[in-house]
Amino acid sequence: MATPHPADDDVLSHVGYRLKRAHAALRGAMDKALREHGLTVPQYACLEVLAARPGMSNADLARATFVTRQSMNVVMRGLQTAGLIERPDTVEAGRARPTTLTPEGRRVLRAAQKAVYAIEARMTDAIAPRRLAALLEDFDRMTRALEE
Amino acid sequence: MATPHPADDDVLSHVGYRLKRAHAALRGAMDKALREHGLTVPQYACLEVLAARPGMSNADLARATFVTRQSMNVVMRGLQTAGLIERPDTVEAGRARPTTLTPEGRRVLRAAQKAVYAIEARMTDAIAPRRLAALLEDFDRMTRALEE
DNA sequence: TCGATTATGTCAAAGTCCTGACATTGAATC
DNA sequence: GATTCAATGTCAGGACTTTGACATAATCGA
Repeated sequence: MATPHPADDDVLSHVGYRLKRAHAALRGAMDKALREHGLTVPQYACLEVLAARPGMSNADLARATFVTRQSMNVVMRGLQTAGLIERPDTVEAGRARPTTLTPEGRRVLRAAQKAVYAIEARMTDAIAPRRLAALLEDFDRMTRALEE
Repeated sequence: MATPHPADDDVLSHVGYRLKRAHAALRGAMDKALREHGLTVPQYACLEVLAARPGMSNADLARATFVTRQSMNVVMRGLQTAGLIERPDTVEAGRARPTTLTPEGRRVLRAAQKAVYAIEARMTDAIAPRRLAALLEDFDRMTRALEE
């Protein structure tokens, strides 16, 4: 794209635009890296969260990965068919079925993490170390400001 | 989601996760606000870019809004049907058809901008003014690090 | 205790977006 | 000038995501 006269009041310089652009770049890099491991970004996110918090339900995972329950349902069916996660067909109480990683799921996740963490390192290496904490905090501030 | 024991080495504290979360919050807020104006986020982005840089082609707009040409094609057909943009059926040279906003398109955009800019103000108000510039720069640094 | 509210899992339909492919056009190279 | 090369617009197919809806189950309050 041609950017002849970037002005400060231009949309292209707004926070939202920059945020969107950074996210698009991250998403693109992750898409490409994860494809080699046979995973989509939502699938990877699901495995990652599940490794940190075993036993989460479908609705829990949906909230944690910022998609709807319906979307997560599709994601989980794919992961279950691939044998990377498992959840009981029935549960003693309630409807929520706790999900856990299979050994194969842990194996695939470990391999994918190498690729993804390398991408994240490229991001953090671009930021001055003493600014990183402030950056993370700003992310949270923005998120909170938008949620309330 | 329950976050019982947030640890520093947890995925949920990684830059990528925070970035994704902030983007999801922004996207959600914009979705909700733009629905009242009959626009989707990609449609709004298209109008916004077009207002700043009239005469852009479909491929130009796709790059500027981080979607594929195919997706932008669909977006533009919707906007054209709604009478918000226009582009010549034929062009003197080349294939690229320069697109411009219609008066109605400008009207809708102005109304939508009020809502969107209010959202963006909520974000920027949450950031210490002297840190805002550094934040924007960090966004760009991350984007560049991921692109190369 | 019982009704209302809330939360969960799932189905269906629609919309959105992407990958892959192709024809057309302009530019670059020889 | 002819031939590659890159870029554009578009079609087709599939994958992903969402909105809307419904039945089930836990929780809360009167």
